[in-house]
Amino acid sequence: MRPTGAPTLEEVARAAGVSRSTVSRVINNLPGVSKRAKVAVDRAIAELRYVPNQAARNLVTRRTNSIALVVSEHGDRVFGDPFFANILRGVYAGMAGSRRQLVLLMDQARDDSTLADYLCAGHVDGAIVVSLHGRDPLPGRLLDAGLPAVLVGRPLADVPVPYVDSDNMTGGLTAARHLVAAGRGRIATIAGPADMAVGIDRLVGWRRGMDEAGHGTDLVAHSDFSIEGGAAAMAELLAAHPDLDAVFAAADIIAVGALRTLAEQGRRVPEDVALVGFDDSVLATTAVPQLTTIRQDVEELGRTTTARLLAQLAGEQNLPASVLLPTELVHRASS
Amino acid sequence: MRPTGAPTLEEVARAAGVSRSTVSRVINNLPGVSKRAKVAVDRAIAELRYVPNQAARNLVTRRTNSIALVVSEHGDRVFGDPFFANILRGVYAGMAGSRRQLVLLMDQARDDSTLADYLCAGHVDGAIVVSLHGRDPLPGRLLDAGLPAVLVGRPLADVPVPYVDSDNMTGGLTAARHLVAAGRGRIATIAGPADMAVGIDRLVGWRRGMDEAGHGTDLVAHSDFSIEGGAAAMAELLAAHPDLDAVFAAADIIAVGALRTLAEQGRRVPEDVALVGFDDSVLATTAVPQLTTIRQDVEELGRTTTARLLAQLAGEQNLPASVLLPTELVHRASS
DNA sequence: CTGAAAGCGCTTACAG
DNA sequence: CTGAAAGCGCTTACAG
Repeated sequence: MRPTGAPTLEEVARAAGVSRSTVSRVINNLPGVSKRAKVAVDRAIAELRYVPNQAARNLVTRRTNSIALVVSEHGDRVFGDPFFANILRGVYAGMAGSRRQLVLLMDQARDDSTLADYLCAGHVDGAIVVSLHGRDPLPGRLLDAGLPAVLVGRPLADVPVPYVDSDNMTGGLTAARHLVAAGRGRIATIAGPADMAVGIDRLVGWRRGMDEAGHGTDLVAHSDFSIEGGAAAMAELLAAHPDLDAVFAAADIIAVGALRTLAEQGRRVPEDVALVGFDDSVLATTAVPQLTTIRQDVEELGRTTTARLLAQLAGEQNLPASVLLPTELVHRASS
Repeated sequence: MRPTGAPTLEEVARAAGVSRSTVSRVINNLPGVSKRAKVAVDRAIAELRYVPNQAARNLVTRRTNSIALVVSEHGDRVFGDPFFANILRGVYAGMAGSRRQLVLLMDQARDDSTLADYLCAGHVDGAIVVSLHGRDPLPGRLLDAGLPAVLVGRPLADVPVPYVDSDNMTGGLTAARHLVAAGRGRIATIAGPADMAVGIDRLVGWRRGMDEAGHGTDLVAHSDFSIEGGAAAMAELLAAHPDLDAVFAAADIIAVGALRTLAEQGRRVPEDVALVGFDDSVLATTAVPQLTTIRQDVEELGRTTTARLLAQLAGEQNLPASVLLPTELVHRASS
């Protein structure tokens, strides 16, 4: 709803006593404009408070100067978990100075096909896709349409779309080794959703750690990324394996739920059961006891993904197909 | 970066054997199209996978079908606090079905003047502005430019821009009355930032509660919305008033910080010091002990604000200048 | 260094 | 019910 009567290029040109072409050159910082003309145009722009009409610009340049952040998530996890907020922070930091705007899209508002159509309809120059579940066809559609896209998190489907992820496998392995080194013998895990790479990769790392120590890998429960889910999974594990003495929870929020169940059932942490989370979110330090956890730098994840996309939009060559960011163990009171 | 070679209206018209006008009418669901023509056009659209070019549309209609969510915040509070996430959730819920897109803008990326220019340059049809500090000139600028805008949270400056807010004053009053009713005699408050209405209004409510009970109103410290800030403010209060026996913290996150300091100094909650937070965020139930708090429905805040803006954009008349949403006391273990 | 002109892909009176 | 035409506000060869 552009206020009618807003000044146009035409009016600036008239006020400056030059042609539209010259005004356009000044605005876009193109070479070949005399100092006199530039001064006159700058003055006219300031006087009229002229701002270029984006729609007209987009139409002719075929660029929108905006990128989409697609959160492929229907429910409330997006907002309940600090993960998303940190991604957003990183994306925003990564865009600083790029003069682009961020368009936020979530699945809940549109069905999958509409979402893909929308993205491919020239609304945005590129897309960052977060929190992909299962074998979502979206990346493939974007690829087909030639829309530059980078994923946050490894996709399950085998599509050649670049992604940036934390090294979840190594994170799970590190957690497992830590618990083994602490002398624990019956080590369980509460894995994340089985339909997301983040759930699978951390589980795989834990399994490898169990294997290399000669431990069994049967103490496994799954949970979504919620306190309630973690609490239920913990109850499930305790019922099936009352002798367990350690748990690797695939997220801090899951660990907080596990903590609740452990307390209810009179198990002391870490004396009876050692607990390791994942994320090093604010929950890790507000929990009692504070959580040993695998730190991932989620903000950096967002920043790196954005940088990767912007580099691609800038036409840089030889960009990496994917990037894995390191994770690290943070030792606190829960183990 | 619209893929070149994407089909245009022109091509659809040719394929369907009709004029561009007719195709446009079908796409926009305008009356006065024969069934035959409509069928032919629909088929052509499906075959060519045609999607209208937004830029061209925006240019001629002077509407963008997008609204801006402006987070007037430079630092990290936006992302550290669940508040913002819940606002976002509400805004998104409020936009469902409106076929508009959400453009996210934060101050950090642009200086104030650029931000206002941007908003007034016809990029968006309207704006939702969150987390305004002090006497930010932004609302006034938007008003001058005629850009429909609704604020989340009462602005400090006296500008006639509509806003939606929680009833913070009553919330503070309720907290104060609760502590008085609990028999506390030396009741302090850790107020929020003095440059935000949210900080001021909750403090005013607390003061009124103290006044009506005949208590003093001198036990006041200020804090930003962070754990560290809350911890420091609590330490400050204890140093100045070692005899205090109750605290109303203007946010759960502040209360969590206060809790930390109280524990460090050996004060038991609620036995020695009763504590009431504000928000009823996830922190209230993960804290130990769980926090008595004043609940505000932040998601509803976002939803109502969005609905208000959309109603305005739809041309509805007699809309309320502002809306206050109710708050309520949630009694838990900390008081 | 500068300007006249074409064109980006739509919508919208207008005439039929 | 339908189409020819003008126009939204820019950018970009092209010619000078």
